[in-house]
Amino acid sequence: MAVSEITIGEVAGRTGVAVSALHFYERKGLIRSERSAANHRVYPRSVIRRVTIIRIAQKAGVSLAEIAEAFSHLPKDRPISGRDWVALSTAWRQGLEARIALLTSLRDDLGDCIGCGCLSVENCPLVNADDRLAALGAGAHRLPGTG
Amino acid sequence: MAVSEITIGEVAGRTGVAVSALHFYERKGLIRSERSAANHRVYPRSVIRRVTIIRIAQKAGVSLAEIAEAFSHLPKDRPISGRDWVALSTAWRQGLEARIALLTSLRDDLGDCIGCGCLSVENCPLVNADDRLAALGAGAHRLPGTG
DNA sequence: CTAATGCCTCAACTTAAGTTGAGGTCAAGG
DNA sequence: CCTTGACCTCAACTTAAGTTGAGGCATTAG
Repeated sequence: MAVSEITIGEVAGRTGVAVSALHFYERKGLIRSERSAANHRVYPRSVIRRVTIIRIAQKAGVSLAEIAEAFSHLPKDRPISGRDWVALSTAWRQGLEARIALLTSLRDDLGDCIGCGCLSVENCPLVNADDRLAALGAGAHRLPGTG
Repeated sequence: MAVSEITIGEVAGRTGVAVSALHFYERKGLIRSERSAANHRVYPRSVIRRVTIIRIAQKAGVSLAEIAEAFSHLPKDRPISGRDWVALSTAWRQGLEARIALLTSLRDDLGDCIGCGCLSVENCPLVNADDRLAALGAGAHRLPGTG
C-alpha cells in the first residue's frame, strides 16, 4: 500500500465511524475504495475529509440520500476541495436555518399556549402549526406506487 | 353511545390522525378506549385533546415512548387538565430549547468553518462539536472557544 | 336481498441508518 | 504449526412510527 493510502480500520479510527458504517456508506455510494491484493479496502487519505463532511451534514439533519445527491454533483475521483465544501455547507446551512426556524416558532407557540391551554383546533396556533411544520413530519410513509 | 362519546373515525377526522395511528397509539398505551356492543372503540371527547397533545409533543421532538412516560405520571381516567398541560409543555419546551441550541451552535460553527475549510479533527469546532455538546447536557450553552 | 360503509384483528411491510453474526481469507507472531 | 487480528461477504436483525392488506362482523341504503 502506498504511503498515502490507508486501511478501513484507520479511517474508522480517525473519523470515529464504525467499519460497518463505512461499508454501508460505500454501498450507498458516499465513499469509494480500491482493493489491495488481499481484497482489503484501500482509501486515499482524503476519504477522511469526505467522511467528516458526511457526519457534519448528518448532524445538520441531511439524510444520506441527500448527501449522496450533493456529492454526485462534485467531480468524483478527486478530493473534496475547499471550494466544494463552501458550496456544500452553504446549501446545508440553509436547510439547517429552516429547521431552526421551524423549531423556534414551535417553541414560541408553545410558550404562548402554555398559559392558555386551549389547544383549540380552530384557534390555537400550536395545533395549526402543521402547515409550517409540515417539513418535519416524521414517520413511516409508503412511497406512492411502491406497494 | 352516549352523547359525549365519539367513534374512532370522528377522532381521526377531528385530529387529522389516521385510524391506524390511533390503533397504534392505543397499543402503545397513549390512549385508551371503551367498546360498544359491536366491539367498536368508543372514546370520551377528551381523547381529542390527548391526541392533539401527542402530535404537538412529536413536533417538538418527543418520542412516543417519552410521551407515554409523561402521561403515565398523570392520573389516568380523567381528561388532561390545563394544569397537566402546563407541566407537560414546560418539560417538553426545555427539550425543544436544547434541540434548538444544538442546531444553532452547529449552524454557527458551520458559518465559521465555511471559509476556513479545515475540517481538522484536532482543531475544527465543527468536527468536534459532538463531544462538547454531549457533555453540556440540556439547555442553552455557548461553546467554549468557538468564537 | 345485496352492496357499501365503518369498524374489528392480526400479521407483514415500509424507511433510515446502521449493527450483528456466520463463515471465510490472509499475514504476522509465538 | 497454530492462533490471533484485521479484513472480507452476505444475510438478517434493530428501532421508530406507523401503513397496508387479508379476512371478517354489523349497520344502513337502495
